[in-house]
Amino acid sequence: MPELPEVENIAQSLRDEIIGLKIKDVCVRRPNIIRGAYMRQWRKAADKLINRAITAVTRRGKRLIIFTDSDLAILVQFGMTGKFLLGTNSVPLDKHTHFYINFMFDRQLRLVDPRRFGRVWFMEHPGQSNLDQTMLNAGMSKLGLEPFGVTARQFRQLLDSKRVIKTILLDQTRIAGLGNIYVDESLFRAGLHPGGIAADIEPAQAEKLRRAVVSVLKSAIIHGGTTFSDFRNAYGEMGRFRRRLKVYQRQGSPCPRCKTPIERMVIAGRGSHFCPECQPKK
DNA sequence: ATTTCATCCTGGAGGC
DNA sequence: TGCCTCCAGGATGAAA
Repeated sequence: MPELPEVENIAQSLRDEIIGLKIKDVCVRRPNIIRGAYMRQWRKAADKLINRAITAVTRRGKRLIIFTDSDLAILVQFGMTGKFLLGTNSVPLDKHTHFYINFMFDRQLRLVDPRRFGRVWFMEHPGQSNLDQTMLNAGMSKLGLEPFGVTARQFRQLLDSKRVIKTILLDQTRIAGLGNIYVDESLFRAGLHPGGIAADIEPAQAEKLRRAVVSVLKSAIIHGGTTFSDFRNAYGEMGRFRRRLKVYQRQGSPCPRCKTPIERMVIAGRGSHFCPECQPKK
């Protein structure tokens, strides 16, 4: 499930591999993954992209944006199981490849996504790698704060709510990039129960949580993200952060801090993992 | 306006 | 062994 660290890793590897490459063809094998203005006319977008070159690859929240020297950018949301794989066009396509770009030198970038929650947008963009304008023009939900730039004050405002803390951290329109794994890990590091009410969190605890979010994400980026089953970077490699997880999917195992067995329960509609001792209910 | 809820999907796990 | 059912998980759009 690509969250911010996984998407950042994908972006970094794509930057090394496809910037400057000229597009030979773009093909959508499952049209219903396309959203936005080109939803029912992806071929039109493809025609605009042919013979254009990749100029930049960026990330915003969990979204990946590939800029070109045409007026179209390609925006990808990976959903649960989506991944980009780099290779050559001589390898046969499997049934889960729903979209691919052929480059010069027979290089090929494939979107492989068994569960098909991933989505692709072709979007007009006014300038090279102009993120804000791109987002404004897009027919898609607006994204919240980028975690690394959040100030202590902004974060406290984020928590000024009667909603469950986990719900807020997962809400992409408030803060963009966190998914189930990194929310659970951040809450553990901050010593907060995932089911607590956000507004009840003391300012000092809120600041601890903000720092936990940043450090968990940064650490996960450095370690190549987390692979449970599906995630791979563009080279097909697994993330190395899994063994550094302290609570996620570790129910029954001893808490790394106090040895109490980690518990799992459904909070905010998601499987939630926490130490009942280090993360007390109130 | 804000928040909750069903829906989309398939591979893998577990039951029998 | 094999068939069946159940379920995770993120984002969306409808409903409350």
